[in-house]
Amino acid sequence: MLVHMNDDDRVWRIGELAQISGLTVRTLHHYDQIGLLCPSLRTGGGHRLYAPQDATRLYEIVALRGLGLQLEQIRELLTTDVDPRALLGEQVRTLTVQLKAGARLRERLAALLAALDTADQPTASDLLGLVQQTVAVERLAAEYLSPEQMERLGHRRPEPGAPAAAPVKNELPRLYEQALAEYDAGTDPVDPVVRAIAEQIDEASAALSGGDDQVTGAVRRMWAERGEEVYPGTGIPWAALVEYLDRARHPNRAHEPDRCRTAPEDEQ
Amino acid sequence: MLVHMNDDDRVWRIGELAQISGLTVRTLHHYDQIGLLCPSLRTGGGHRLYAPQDATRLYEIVALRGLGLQLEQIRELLTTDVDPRALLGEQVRTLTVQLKAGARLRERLAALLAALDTADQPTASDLLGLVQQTVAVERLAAEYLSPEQMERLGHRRPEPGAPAAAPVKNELPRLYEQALAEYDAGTDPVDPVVRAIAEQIDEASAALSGGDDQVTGAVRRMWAERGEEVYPGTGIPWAALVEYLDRARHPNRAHEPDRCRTAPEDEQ
DNA sequence: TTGCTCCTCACGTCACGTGAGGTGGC
DNA sequence: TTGCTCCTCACGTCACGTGAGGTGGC
Repeated sequence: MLVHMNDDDRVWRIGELAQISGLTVRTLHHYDQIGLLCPSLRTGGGHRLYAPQDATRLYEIVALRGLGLQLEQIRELLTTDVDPRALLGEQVRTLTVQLKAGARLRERLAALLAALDTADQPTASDLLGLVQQTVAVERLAAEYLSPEQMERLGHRRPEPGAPAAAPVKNELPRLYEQALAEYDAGTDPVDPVVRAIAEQIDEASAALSGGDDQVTGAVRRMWAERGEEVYPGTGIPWAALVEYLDRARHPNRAHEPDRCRTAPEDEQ
Repeated sequence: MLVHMNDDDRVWRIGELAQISGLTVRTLHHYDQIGLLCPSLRTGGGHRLYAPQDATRLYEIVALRGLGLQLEQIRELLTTDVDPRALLGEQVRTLTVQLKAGARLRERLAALLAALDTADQPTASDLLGLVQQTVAVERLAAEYLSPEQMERLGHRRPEPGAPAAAPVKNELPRLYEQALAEYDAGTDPVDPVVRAIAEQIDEASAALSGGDDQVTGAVRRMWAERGEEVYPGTGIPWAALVEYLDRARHPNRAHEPDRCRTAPEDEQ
């Protein structure tokens, strides 16, 4: 007996449905197992048969999965009548938080990579030293700068001409080492060599601080007063070094160590 | 007998170390279990005792974990002498891919949310319809536009004045519905009402296409020729509707349906 | 009858969270 | 001695991947 078969009678075996949907058989097994998509039919031998409405539901599931929803959320959306706006809104919020964290992390990684490039054959302990330094500097900077200033330091726009992806390579450690060498050698601060170093330090600082004098000043005080915390045990005479560089910049000025701050007050 | 205890002899019980490191006891158990951080000592009763070098290693682990490294990668970095640049470089690449995908997803979600807001009490099937429409339009647009044009459509900069976070609300479906109503009612295309609709459609299209005439033209052809694929079964006479709107824009021009394309050729 | 597809367990993933049931240390 | 801390299993998470061992269907 020949029966008319229209499209509504069409069924698919699990392998066929997997093929046309681009999923794996295991995935369809899984959806059956958790009750998300149970085929309407089975053969006598227990083989799954998917009817058209099953295929439709599968495509809905795939579409919603493409929005980053969890299978449990998809099930709810397809069975109860929750407001999809609530779900998507929550999804956007979660995603936004993740994206921000990811972007920050990528910046840190890029900065570390650039700093590692100054070493010839960087090791894990070079990396660890840099991470520790970064953490120490950030903690200290948070004491000396307002949250807004921190924000500006972190989200500095690249110069129009500069390649956007390449992070600013931090030259400051190398420059401070050069300055220390001159200081130890007893070179006069008005010596052109020292003045050149001071100038380069100012340029690098300005690049980092976005040219904000408030920030530059606060950062200088930070190094003078608490540089030891960032490089503990190195015995670098930070206060003297900063003053030495100040003398290189302004040969005629009196140089009292200034102790007043424009940054937020200490809290203990 | 009093023994001199210097810092090198200091040991911590697991709870103490957890407290000062901000981790949980379970986490330290886990690190011990997988051999990432095994305490140097145990009491007679089997309680873990962490020596200073253990604490140091823990802080290294925490620092590296903060870079998004997996525990297995951290172990390698701390035990073998792999180049940290390779690891961080790979990390940056992975992260970049994820961030791109995440940003695209967030845009899609935001666009869907905005479109859902046009409905009063949107349901899951409203959402599914929109998703299906979006997919259909994107597939079709990929046929009519070059990859560069697609890119520009996707990464359009917001207007200087507009709020950056809010996605452009797509007005086009509503406008086309109005146009269809006038068309069905037999309104003359030179009627000011129809001309106003056509103008608004042009403005909305320009906003979407970034004012690129090539893109606007390709998109118009797309709707005229294949609009049916995006709204299957609605019976909207797309070709006639697009021509009707063209007559509203240019009352004096002859209007042959044009079939030439500037977009990439079809492939079958 | 021979392949090929399908079936049902069941373990593994990653970094822990969360008990359960029992013992050590001040 | 009483709490508190610590111990060792062991299951659960999320969405499947990857076999193992066996049977159905053209």
